[in-house]
Amino acid sequence: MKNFYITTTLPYVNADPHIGFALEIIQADAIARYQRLLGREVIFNTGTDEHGLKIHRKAEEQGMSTQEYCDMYAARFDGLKTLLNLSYTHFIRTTDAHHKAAAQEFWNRCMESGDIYKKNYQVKYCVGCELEKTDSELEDGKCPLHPKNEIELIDEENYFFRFSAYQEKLLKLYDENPRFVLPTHRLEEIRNFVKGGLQDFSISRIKEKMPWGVPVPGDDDHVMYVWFDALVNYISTLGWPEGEANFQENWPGIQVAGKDNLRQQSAMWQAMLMSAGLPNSEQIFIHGFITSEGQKMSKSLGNVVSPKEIVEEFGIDAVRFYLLGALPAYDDGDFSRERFQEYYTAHLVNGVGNLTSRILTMLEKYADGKVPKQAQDIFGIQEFWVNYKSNMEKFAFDEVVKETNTLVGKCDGIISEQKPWEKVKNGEDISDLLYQLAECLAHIGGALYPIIPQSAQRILGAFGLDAQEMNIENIKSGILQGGESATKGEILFARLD
RNA sequence: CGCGGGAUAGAGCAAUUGGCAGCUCGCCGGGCCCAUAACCCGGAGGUUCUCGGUUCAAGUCCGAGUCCCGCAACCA
Repeated sequence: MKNFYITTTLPYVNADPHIGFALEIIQADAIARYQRLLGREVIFNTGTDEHGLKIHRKAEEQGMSTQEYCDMYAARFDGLKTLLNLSYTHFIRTTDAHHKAAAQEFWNRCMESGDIYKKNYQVKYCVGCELEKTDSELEDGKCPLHPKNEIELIDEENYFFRFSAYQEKLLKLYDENPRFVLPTHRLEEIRNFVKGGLQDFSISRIKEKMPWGVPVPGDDDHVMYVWFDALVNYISTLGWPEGEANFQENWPGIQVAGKDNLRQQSAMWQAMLMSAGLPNSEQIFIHGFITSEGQKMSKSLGNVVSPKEIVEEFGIDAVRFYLLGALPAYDDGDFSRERFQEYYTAHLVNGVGNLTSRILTMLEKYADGKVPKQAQDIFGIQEFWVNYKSNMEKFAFDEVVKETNTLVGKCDGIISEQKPWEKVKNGEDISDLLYQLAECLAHIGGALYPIIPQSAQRILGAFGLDAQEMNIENIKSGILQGGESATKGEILFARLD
């Protein structure tokens, strides 16, 4: 069986990790962990995109060599692994020697296909900024920072990629794979874009003006434009082109990206793959953006949410739980402190956390800290997993969390209804109920593992179970055998002040 | 008529093929004492953006309009 391969986009190292990227990589992590629970071997890739003019300039500003600058940022991004408790297996940097060689090989293949050619290209240049400008950076055809200066048009020769040749092929790809891009409205969006006609895009820059890039094979005067080299990371990280066997075992994979990346991932990169004679990606999942207190995040508004700060304040799992559960998986969502605290208290403290205490305490008090003998499931556990899996396959993390919360509520409801404490006083046997509750809690622990790994492991650990050894492929009631000792540990989720 | 998304309770969101407008949080009242002042039950709160149409029946379908948010290409 082919390995499961998932990758994030590579963040550009011109700023510290953004909460939006934290969302993306946590989503990918949840999927990766879920697939491991299914028993699959998982390749999970992330890394850093390190070429381009902006980075070169930024390094200059800070008085560092470009490589030093990149090293510093790459380390900072790799630090997310610990900060967010991520399980990625590959971390690629586009300045890695192997990646650069792969990008050059990719270029050669596209060249052989006849899809790369040289063309005159007019760069719009603002003398005030001494920078190239794109149309969307201009207001009324002028640089907003230097409106008095006319924009100069500078002719230069660039290499172009024959994107226009791939319109029909891309449309066919979308038609044949109705779930190629999720959510489906994003597929519609890209389909419309492609239908509207494609223009070839520039894939190189003059080295003299922009030295920080992968050299174009056979032309010392040019370096690759960052996009072209960065996209190749999805396969260079797998060892392409050398490790053909390894590559075949892993490619194609699932790519997680933000909505700003829809075109690059689901059209440009796909056309590039076709040109190089390689299989297309398996699926692209597009997530939305996070607003801050209802507004677009921006440095000037001072409302940028730092993943580091909120993790330090609330803990990893609280942050993961909010990002995956409280934000709509397919659309933009809002981060607000108030809502964050509300959500945390309602579902983690009062929900899962409190239920765990209730059940474990009852096992201690009424069953000598031992799971009673097996009894028939009363919580619809099998059906729960069916929904769980179907939601995970659709990246509907919010639904996954909602279903899990509902199961927690069911347990609370049954406890209130059955009043085990009363039955004990009356000398009735409650061991069946205690087993059912313990069993259900163990399933809740398994279900939450991809979402909040640490806390979920603590739930499972109370019964001596280990998430690493769990397999949910054919899971049904009965993962507790009866007789396990159940130990109530520390409180799972501390109440906020 | 550039493309796409959206407008439903105070907030955030749901409503298979048209079929009693629901969920979470918050608010009010009651219950319980296993639990992290947690949990359970009940209640208040809606002209589903507007106008018109189709239908026994419209949040859902059709037409017109208003308002919000992205994107509009080589910006990583």
